[in-house]
Amino acid sequence: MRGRSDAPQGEKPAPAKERIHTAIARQLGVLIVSGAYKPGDLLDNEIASSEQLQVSRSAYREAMRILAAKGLVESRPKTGTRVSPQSHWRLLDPEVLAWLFESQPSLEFLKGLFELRMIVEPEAAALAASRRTSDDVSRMRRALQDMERNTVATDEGRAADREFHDAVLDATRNPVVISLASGIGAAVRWTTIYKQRDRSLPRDPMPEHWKVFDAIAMGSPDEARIAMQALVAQAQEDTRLSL
Amino acid sequence: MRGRSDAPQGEKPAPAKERIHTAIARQLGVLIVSGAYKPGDLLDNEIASSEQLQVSRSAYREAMRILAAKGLVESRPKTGTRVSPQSHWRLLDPEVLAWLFESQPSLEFLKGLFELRMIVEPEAAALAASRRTSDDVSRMRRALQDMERNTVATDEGRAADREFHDAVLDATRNPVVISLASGIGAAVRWTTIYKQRDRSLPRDPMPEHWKVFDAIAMGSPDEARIAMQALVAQAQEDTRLSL
DNA sequence: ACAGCTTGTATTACTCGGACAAAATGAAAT
DNA sequence: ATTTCATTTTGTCCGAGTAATACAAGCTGT
Repeated sequence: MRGRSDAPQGEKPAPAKERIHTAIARQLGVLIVSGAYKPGDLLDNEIASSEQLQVSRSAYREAMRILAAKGLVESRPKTGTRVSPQSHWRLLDPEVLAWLFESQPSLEFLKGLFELRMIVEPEAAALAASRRTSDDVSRMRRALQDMERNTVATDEGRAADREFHDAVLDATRNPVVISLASGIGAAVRWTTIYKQRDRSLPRDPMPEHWKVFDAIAMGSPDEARIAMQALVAQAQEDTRLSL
Repeated sequence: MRGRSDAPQGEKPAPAKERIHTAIARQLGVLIVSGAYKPGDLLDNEIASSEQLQVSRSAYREAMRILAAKGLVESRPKTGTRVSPQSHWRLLDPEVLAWLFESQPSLEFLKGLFELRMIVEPEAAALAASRRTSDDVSRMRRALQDMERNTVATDEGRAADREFHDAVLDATRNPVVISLASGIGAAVRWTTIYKQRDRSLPRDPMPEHWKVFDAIAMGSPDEARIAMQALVAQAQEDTRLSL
């Protein structure tokens, strides 16, 4: 190790062009989670695959390490690289989630995703209500105001939406719950876009959001839980309608 | 792609020796999650690091891809590779979890882990109670019988314990919840070992397990939820006492 | 003199190609 | 049935060159 940053806290300055290993991982990742490659399927060997994809073996191997780290494939000498059973996939990993949404995800999966949000987020809101600091409250208020000003029809509005959900999870002060934020955030992002697709923007999501905010700000776990249940239920319903 | 396996369903034949990239990822992963390397810290460049670790640059780079895939580090040209903020870590990834438990995890983290189990598993049990098939029930019964026969003092008993929890999550028929099984299973494994460490094995966990089983077998979601709450609470309490 | 833009330079990860080693399967020989 | 051996595949290593980017220096217009 060489250095230690002194709390840079700055913004991420650059979008950064996609690297080859990332691109290969994404391409194959999409093929796997979309079902084009099925669990148990054997991939071509490294030489053949890297030639087909027009990349070096090193880049292809790094892509394999990424997919393996996310539980999508498993490699062994002589046997080759096989697609792992779905139960091994890290479905809440933000990148896996992004790959899933890159090709219409199955209804079964969408249902499952909302079912988990319905389990986790209300309890998270309840925890947040009992542990939030005034900083948390300010952050949530700011997020909702941004969301209100821009509406969820804009990128800024959707970012504010995610920021609100992140702030709630952060306020739980539970590192494990917080680590789910990136996954849940991705889910929020994609399903919001879905809802937006068919023009008839459904209901105004702001009232439900403010109810959650009020309950958390007031420090009422039970009310926060109920309000968040209503919020997720509405999102679920709107997403269901747009399909 | 080349072939498609015909449902091999066989056991995993080999333990497989740890590869170098895996070993490096684990070593650095442990250093990161244990706090030896802190978020924002800059790692040495690839050349220096791979030389210090006595491995090739390729192997080191593949290790970096693994760590990056799990959200532990982020690499960019010119800037180098830095440890990511904790909120980016995939804390429920089974490997990350294993790395955490390789060096005494913080109390804060253990609390968070049980808090999440307390949120997810009772609801999962409730879902399982309303969706389980007779096959699920048989599987759970077999697991509990194995657990009873071997006790949690043995590896076989602990494996049966995990098998039971897996069976419950599988019975939810929710792919996202099921994908949490490997993480929760790892948590069950490690905390069970923890409890075992101090000789005085605390309470007999079987009665609570059978209550969960009965409720699920009977198809009573509410009872299953409550029984699972009690089960996790007991595990939490026993773990707390042994620390 | 100064703010803003452009250019240059050095550092770093990224990509490539080729070679050999090690693991594991399945067949052959005992 | 057991052991031996050959083959396939991933694993590991090395060395070279490319591309992205932070930072400093220079330029430009006011």
